[in-house]
Amino acid sequence: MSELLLPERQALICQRLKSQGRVVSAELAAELSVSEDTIRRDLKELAAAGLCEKVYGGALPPAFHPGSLTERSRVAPENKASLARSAISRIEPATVVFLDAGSTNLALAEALPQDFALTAVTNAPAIASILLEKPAVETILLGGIVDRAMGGAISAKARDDLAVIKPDLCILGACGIGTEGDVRAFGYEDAGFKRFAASISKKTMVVVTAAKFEIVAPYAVLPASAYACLVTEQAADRNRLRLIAAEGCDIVLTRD
Amino acid sequence: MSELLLPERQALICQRLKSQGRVVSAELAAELSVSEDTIRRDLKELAAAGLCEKVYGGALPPAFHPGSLTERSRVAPENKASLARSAISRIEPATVVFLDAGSTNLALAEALPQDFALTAVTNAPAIASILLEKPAVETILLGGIVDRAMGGAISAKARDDLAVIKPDLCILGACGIGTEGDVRAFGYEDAGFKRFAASISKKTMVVVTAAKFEIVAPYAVLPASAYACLVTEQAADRNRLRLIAAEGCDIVLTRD
DNA sequence: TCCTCTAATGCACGTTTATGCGGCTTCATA
DNA sequence: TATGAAGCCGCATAAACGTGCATTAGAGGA
Repeated sequence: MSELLLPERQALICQRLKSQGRVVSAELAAELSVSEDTIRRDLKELAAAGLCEKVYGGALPPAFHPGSLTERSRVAPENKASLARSAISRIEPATVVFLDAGSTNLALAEALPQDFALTAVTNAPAIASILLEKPAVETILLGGIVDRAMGGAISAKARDDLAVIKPDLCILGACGIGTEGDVRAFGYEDAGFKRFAASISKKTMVVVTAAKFEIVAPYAVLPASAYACLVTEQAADRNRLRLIAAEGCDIVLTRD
Repeated sequence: MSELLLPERQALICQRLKSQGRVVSAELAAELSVSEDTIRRDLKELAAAGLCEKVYGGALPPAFHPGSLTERSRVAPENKASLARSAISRIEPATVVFLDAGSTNLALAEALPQDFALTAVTNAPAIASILLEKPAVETILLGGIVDRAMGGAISAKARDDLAVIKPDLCILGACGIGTEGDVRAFGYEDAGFKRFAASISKKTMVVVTAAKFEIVAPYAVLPASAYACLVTEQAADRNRLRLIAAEGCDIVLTRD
């Protein structure tokens, strides 16, 4: 490899940080045939610019702090990440997917591999801004007044925007799961929006933590018969799952 | 190889920049059998014209370090925060404000006091998701395909969404400021969108760091006469500021 | 034709920058 | 707490940079 100009080298380091999630000074030094001091200097500069975070032996991508839904997403992040991985395994690449506002879908967006090709439609700014970091994802935003509690646009405007699209898959978060496996929501408007999104999509997938089975939410969104796939955790109530499966719904449980 | 005339040589350098993504002074000098000084002079001229970016040892194509919006928001954050505070002091509370996609506007959103009442219209998901944390702000999102480089929606859809609103104030970020104080952008579409936003707003404010005065961006957005207020730093070029002030533009400098 | 003027180039100079190395300190881990 | 690895600081050096000046080539006018 020919010698790299300084900014090229630093760009390469940034790129590797993004793709591999970490860099080791010694490896980079050997690979780029420069001294470790030089790499350390690079990392120092990048860190000063906020583009990485130095650690002993190398560097990591900068800490994530966009704020917003992230408060809710701090609740059981481990569970949600593993849930997200399971859900992603059921997504056909290169399809059009609607991502509802919600912390599980936020985790899903975060967990998307860098090379996962997708057209993502969302009404949640926090989800959109994470999707922008995924090079293979085309992001379409639904406009309108943004509901603060929901973290997404659920107005008539958003519905109109969505009406011209027919997603292959609608991924819904649920505020709670009813006794008959029905998806329920806390907000009336929100419930209506979710129902509409599901109705125009070819297929609907519901992703929820086990805890959602214990929560009673007032507004009905969808009966168990109306969604094709439920992704949840091992800890979820088995009786309820049987009930849902009996409606012809595909149940996916996280491995761990 | 026959001797090349100056414009031919510079054209060749540009071409090589495009095809190879980089040039090294020493290599070019040897190849074209001219001295390195000559090559350096060429690169200096090209850089002044915004056709390349000089680095130690050679040059790279322009706009080499755009990065995503969240990445850009990490460079010089304290400057941007102080800039944001100055800009906020010029915003009338309880008005309708359009916030363009850009890292300075992201900082502005972050710096908004919790009790600052505002209706904010934005095309950038990252900005919207920060605004959701501000209880006194009503957020309206513009939809459409989101441009990854820009970090915001700039499609015809976003323009249509914006067309039904008449903001009291349009706050623009600039990719660069031209020699006559004109706002310039890196993207053609983006420039058009910014121009449209300014044209339908009652008043336009431009917020830029001092560094933007040194950057040459290809597409014109607005001449100095078309915006009412420029917020920038003490370090900005005074001659240029005088020129802009002469157009009847209000200049606001950061305190620190 | 000859002269002058200007722009382009190359060269010599001092200055700045990037890099590597040695010595010493700090850190992680067993 | 002991130990090897990583980090930091200062220095040395070579390469790249910028500037001023001399040389050259070509254009245009007398």
